[in-house]
Amino acid sequence: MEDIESLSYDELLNTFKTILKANGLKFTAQREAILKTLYDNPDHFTPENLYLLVKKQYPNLNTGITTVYRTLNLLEENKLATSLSFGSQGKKFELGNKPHHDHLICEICGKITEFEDGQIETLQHQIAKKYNFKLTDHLMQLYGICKNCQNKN
Amino acid sequence: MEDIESLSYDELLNTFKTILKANGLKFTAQREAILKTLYDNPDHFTPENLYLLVKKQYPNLNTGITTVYRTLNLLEENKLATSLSFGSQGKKFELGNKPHHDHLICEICGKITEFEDGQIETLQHQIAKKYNFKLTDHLMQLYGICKNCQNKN
DNA sequence: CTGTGTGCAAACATTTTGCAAGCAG
DNA sequence: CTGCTTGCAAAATGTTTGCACACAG
Repeated sequence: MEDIESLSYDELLNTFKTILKANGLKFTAQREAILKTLYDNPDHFTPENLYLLVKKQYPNLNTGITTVYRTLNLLEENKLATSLSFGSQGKKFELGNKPHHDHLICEICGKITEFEDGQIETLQHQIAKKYNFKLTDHLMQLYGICKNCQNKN
Repeated sequence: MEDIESLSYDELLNTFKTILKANGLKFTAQREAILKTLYDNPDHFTPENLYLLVKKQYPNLNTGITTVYRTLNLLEENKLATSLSFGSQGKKFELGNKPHHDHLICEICGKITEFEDGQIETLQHQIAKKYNFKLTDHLMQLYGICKNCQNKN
């Protein structure tokens, strides 16, 4: 499996089209709108948020939330997007066109900061090996209070 | 805040009673049944699973799933239990009477293996510092295929 | 006794599915 | 044309809340 790293929108779009074709699926205006919206906004979206934003940016497309869910699942299945689970509830998605990274999450404002750390990745592999686990993926989330929210008190 | 580490059931029960008293709450048979069931079974439970097990182990108590949810939330608020979020949906709880640890999760059988790694904890603190984050908690989950499931193929 | 706790049913929130019509290939 | 895709409404999950009765303190 090759890594998908820092793709341009065109490359991303082509990858998506290739995947669709390979699975006998169709390239539709809604699917493109969702992909483009994810690409243009580097935030992490809940399906609901993304749905609202797509509706705002493509008002004449009348996209349903059902389609947003279906498309996010499709992207995730094909490793073009990743979802994060949260403590309380819900899920947030991000495009998988960036190198692997983990997340710092502010418990007050909900802001997500991304970071990368090679040493941690190395340790994770060592741990997996120790337990005879064949590692496929991992999730690391650090919870805390971001600089901004610390200053507000 | 003092750590709650490897408590015996009696210690755990006392901690729970103290918390209840401190908040003007009452010690009930259902709350004890839920705590005991969590203690006796070192697994990670979804509220639903736990509900079924409590019903089985205390058939004459007629515990409702509502109470299981309420008690789990109560335990979590008071740091006597912790919840893990999962990729797809749902949440699993574990008693917080063990030293801090992270989780290896088998994507095939769903089995959760616990591990501890001091080096990773150290790195996490360094990262938080770098981003001016005041760390309150963290979550690390490694996904993969456990030894058992690897052998089945 | 007082007020918290309980189970039940209903309400909610989130995600998935069935269906008839629309549209990509 | 064929059959995948869509939006809608309904269903399915998972979790929370309102209420009247039960019971701990």
